[in-house]
Amino acid sequence: MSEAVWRVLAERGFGQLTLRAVAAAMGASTGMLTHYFPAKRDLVRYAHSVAEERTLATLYRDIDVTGLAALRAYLLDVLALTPEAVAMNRVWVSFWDAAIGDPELAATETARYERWRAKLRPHVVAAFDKGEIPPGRNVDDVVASAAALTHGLVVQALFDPDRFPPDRQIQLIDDYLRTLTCPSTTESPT
Amino acid sequence: MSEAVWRVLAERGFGQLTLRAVAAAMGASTGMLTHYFPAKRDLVRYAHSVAEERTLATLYRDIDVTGLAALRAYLLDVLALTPEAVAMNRVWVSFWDAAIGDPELAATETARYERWRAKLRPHVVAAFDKGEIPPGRNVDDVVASAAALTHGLVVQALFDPDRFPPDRQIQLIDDYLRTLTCPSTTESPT
DNA sequence: GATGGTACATAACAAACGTTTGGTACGGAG
DNA sequence: CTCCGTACCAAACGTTTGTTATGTACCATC
Repeated sequence: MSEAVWRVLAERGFGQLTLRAVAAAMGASTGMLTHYFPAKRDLVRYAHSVAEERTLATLYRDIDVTGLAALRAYLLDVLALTPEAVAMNRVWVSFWDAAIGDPELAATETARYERWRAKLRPHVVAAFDKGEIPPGRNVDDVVASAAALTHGLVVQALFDPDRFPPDRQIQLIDDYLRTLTCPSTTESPT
Repeated sequence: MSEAVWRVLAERGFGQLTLRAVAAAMGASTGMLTHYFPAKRDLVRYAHSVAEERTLATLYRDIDVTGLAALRAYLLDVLALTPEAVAMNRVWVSFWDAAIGDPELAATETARYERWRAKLRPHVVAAFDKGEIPPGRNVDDVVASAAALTHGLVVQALFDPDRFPPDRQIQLIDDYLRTLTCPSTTESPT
């Protein structure tokens, strides 16, 4: 079931997630689907949970580093570095569109972002504690900008994989993390 | 015509852009639309050009600053700072979804990204020349990461406007620009 | 004034969608 | 054995979609 939903999701995205497509993907009838999902909305919700589960499965692995290195590891997990990660990101971008028009889905996406930032946050805190990031910046701002840079990179990589191959995506993340390590200067040089 | 298309686009997004919706928005019939747009694809293309035109209208204003300040001004133009900018960004996010499933639209989005980065690039170059950004970093990488941070911020602001009010979005951009001004340090402090 | 192309409206079309209905198979409870 | 709820299938329904067909004003040209 979840496998069929994911296949449709990966191939056609949230906007094209249709009862018949899912039914066909699992060799069943639309009647069976309505048996489990009284309304389309329920199928969409389930599809969202499937996507989230898959995301967490690849994301919530344990990591033996701390601070900036841990932040780096988690950001890299989100990037479009493998075909599977590309499919994953395509699904989530398509979900953005669906969520924009549906307040309920929008709320779940808001919550998903909060969870993601909450997951990144302790490692940013650790980076501050270890002195990897010099004091002076707000923790939540660093978290938000790290998330922003990563997702912005994902979108660009999705539309221009040639210009944003895996190694460049990683390098751009590393460049960003390196800038975090230098002291915040309010005044400009000279 | 372009006004009606834009209204539908802003209200329902690219995925819900329908012949009848556009026809209703301009008080005409679907027959008239097919007269000008033989196929749906043509209407979508036109809608894309309408969106791009609107984007450029707000973006291609002249600026009396150079270097980092100019980069800042252009990035701020993209952010979801006003209701109009929010609508604009919602349209583009919905276009991402449409483009992911359509190679032709994907190509136009790739090109649009290239144009955006090309527009930002000279100001990054100027920032290097003025010494606002210390040497050592690749110009195109700075451009790409600036674009990434901005769009990543846009998406987060779209789904969490309370947590990302205009002043915080601006502040996050300013924080990022400030980190550009400090020398790239390969080694970590102690 | 006849002719023909442009600019629409009206209406119908097939396809795809979510949903509903009627029915079948089956397995445990009484 | 009977009964009944669960688990499905096949088919149809009404709606919405893009598309097409037919008809009609209008305006310019000859």
